[in-house]
Amino acid sequence: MDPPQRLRDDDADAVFRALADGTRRDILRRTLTGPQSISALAGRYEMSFAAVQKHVTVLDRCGLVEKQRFGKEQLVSARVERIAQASGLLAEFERLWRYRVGRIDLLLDGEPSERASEEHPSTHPSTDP
Amino acid sequence: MDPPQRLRDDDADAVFRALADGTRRDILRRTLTGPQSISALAGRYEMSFAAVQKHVTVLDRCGLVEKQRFGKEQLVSARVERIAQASGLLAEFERLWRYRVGRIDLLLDGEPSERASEEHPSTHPSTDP
DNA sequence: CGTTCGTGCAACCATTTGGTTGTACGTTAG
DNA sequence: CTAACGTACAACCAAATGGTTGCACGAACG
Repeated sequence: MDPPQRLRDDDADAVFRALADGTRRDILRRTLTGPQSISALAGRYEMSFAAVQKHVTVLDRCGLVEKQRFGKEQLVSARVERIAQASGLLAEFERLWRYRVGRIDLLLDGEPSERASEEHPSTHPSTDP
Repeated sequence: MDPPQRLRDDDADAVFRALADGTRRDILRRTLTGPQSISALAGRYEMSFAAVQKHVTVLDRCGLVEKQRFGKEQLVSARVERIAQASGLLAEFERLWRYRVGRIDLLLDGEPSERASEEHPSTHPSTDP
């Protein structure tokens, strides 16, 4: 439906780095099922409030969550489209790999192992200096 | 087809951290379309050979690529199933979100916006200390 | 044989990360 | 008004990251 738009390279750095921490992934899980105040989140973990706050900031700055003031509380909720973008980047990788398999099948002739050619990947590696 | 097995939490840390670098993602793209020797890879980037070697080591230690000796060369190739595992983790996140939407629809009664309930996510957040 | 190539690894360095404590400020409850 | 709560932010610290240079070693080529 909505074309999820591709992640720019710097954004990909930030998003994957944000995902590379267990606490942050956990925060993301919680805020995916409903908005959570920062202090409610902080109560869940052993570490200090400030530490959790920092994790939320990291998630916020790369767009994986958004904060919304509600009186004195700040509600954190996950932005699923950002997750979808990261997911999409990995899907491109997988497509690239399937393309390779397709070429191998072609090279070995015979019959393709499983209709693996599908289509040329529209996204070139192309990061060629 | 092949049940891709879920990423353990430490592995997820390592895999996402490895993905959080543009050079490493680029190496991954290149090795997805075919094995590359380390020095061939190193020739592609501005940085020193040792730096590229380190990036390959990072990718290797988290399982995103594998190295295979071939005479004096070491061929690096991507392991797509590892990418699929990371992809799968993100897919779980998205499922979690759809489940939330389902509950909201339920709460607001009316008719579900788009058959959004699908199924209860079998993977609990459950990381409750 | 010696030389070159591809690799592995250690030492070093600047910057970032993930945590701490402490302080300050606006909002809500008594 | 005062007290308590939720948040923001700065200063500080240990450890990890991402890069460098330099050296050692085995394989292949002349």
